[in-house]
Amino acid sequence: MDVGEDQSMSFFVEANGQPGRGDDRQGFLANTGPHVQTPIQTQLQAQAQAAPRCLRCAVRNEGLCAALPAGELPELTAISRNRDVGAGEMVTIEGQDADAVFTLVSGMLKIYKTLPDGREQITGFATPGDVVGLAFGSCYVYTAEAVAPSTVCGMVRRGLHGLVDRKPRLQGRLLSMLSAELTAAQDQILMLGCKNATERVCTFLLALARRAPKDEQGRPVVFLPMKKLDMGGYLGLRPETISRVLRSLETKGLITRTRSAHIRIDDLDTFGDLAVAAE
Amino acid sequence: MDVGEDQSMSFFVEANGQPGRGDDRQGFLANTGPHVQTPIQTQLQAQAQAAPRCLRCAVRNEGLCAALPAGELPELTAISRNRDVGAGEMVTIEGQDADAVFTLVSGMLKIYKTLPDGREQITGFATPGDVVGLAFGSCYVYTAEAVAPSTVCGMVRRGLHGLVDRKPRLQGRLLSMLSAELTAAQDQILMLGCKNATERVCTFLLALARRAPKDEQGRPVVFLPMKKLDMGGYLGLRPETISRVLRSLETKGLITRTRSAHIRIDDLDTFGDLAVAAE
DNA sequence: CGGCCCCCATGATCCAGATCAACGCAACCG
DNA sequence: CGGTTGCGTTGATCTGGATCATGGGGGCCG
Repeated sequence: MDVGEDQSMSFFVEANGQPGRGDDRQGFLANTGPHVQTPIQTQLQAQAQAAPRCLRCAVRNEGLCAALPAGELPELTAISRNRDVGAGEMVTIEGQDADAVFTLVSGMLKIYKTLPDGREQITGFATPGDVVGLAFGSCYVYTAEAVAPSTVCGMVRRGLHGLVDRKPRLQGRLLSMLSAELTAAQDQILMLGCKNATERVCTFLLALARRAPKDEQGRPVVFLPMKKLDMGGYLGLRPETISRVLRSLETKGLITRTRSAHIRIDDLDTFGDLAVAAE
Repeated sequence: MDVGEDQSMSFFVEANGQPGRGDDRQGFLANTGPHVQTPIQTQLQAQAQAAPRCLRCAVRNEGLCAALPAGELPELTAISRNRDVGAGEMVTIEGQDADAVFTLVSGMLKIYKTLPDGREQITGFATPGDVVGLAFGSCYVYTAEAVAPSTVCGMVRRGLHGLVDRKPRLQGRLLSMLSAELTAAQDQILMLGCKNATERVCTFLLALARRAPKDEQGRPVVFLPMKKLDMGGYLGLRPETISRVLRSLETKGLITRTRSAHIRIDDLDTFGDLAVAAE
């Protein structure tokens, strides 16, 4: 007896960096035995009985899932499973068999490619609702690694294939997601090709700000759980430079560091200007 | 002076940049000798009468066209038209209505996006067989401009839509072309994000070399019709830097400048190494 | 609690490539 | 024909961000 989502999942990549706390996972996957029930399991079980997991999902209206009406969600539920990953754990690995497609439910992932000589280029950060692992060949074309404790929802590829065949709307959704990825890639090219350090940092913060929660006065507070090294890996800058740019933005009164790893954008207008042309 | 298929096409964008030297273009088409009607033209004209244009097309086995068997080619012929464009003429313009999709038949186009403040970033060069102007919104997302006298084949969008509906193979082809574009974009990100000037230039030449003709000894001779400024615009470098890097590669005996705008790669192996890690 | 480790911040210095400047050359033109 | 214009090349100089070096602070563990 399980909560309907806990078969062992061969398509999940196990942690190789930080040891991926076995207990996190155990807490979520009920493989400790049919009789042992954690509070979380009980809660999930209740939900599973009350409504399909997908229906209650935090990102139900994003990514692929948004393409299906509520009535068809159970079919998604049937081919997907949730999993928690700790910071440093990998969700997909570049070059390995692409067995599943993942939707990020919570947390943050960094997406990167590696050069033969070991240099790595981060091509993006996934935030909740983003889909990672879409591959049109048989292998993942990038590595996706959690930079904060995260939850992903994995859809077995074969199951997804079948579903896409039955639901033409998913096909269109895939196409538009792919083309959104292309747009994002081209924005990054624009950034790397012709923006300076300040413009890059502002562009990046601004992009995160769009999806970030706002404080009482409507100012976005962006969450930056990744290391400065990763941020630099994305922006084509060194961590020291990121640090200096943020300091300088703070001095100018454009941003405020609130809680650890959180930055509030105080002057969104000026910020938008900086994002495209510095000074 | 055309091969019988050049009705004026409302969806073609007329030149606005450099006045597209009529005689350059003539020189290109007639470059084997100054006759009234060249052998090539006579040949093309005869083809147009003898068989559907698409069947005899130089890029019949590339781009979208490759997805259709010979028997179905007339349907493509019906919705497409060839057109010659001179250097400096635009084929698509960023932000304008995407009325058609183009296949480059000969020549070369630069693909670029413009920042609000006028800076432009070249995101690629199209070589024969490449498709430009695929847009999933209603507008082109980039400008495509000839950097050498070129011939494009334009497919009216509405006609293409209908055709795609009737030929599911085209749908798959579109998807795979889109994903190839994404791959190319990510390669460029890798280049801009973590390669130095020499690596960038070598990576670029190597990519062109793959599709370039080879001399008697199998050495690729790449055609570089674009200005140094454009090459720099793609690689994120200034023209002076391009010039210096090429000079240094020449000094090391890796390349030889043959005819104007042509470079022969003499040591492909060393070159491949340089393309990923310089020195 | 103290020690360790990792990340961040900040100052000092360096350097790859940008920028500035000058010239050569070819195409074009009156 | 000489003048003009635009691109490419080369040299001199500048500079934004990389690199190097140091110190500080927070989390984790014994």
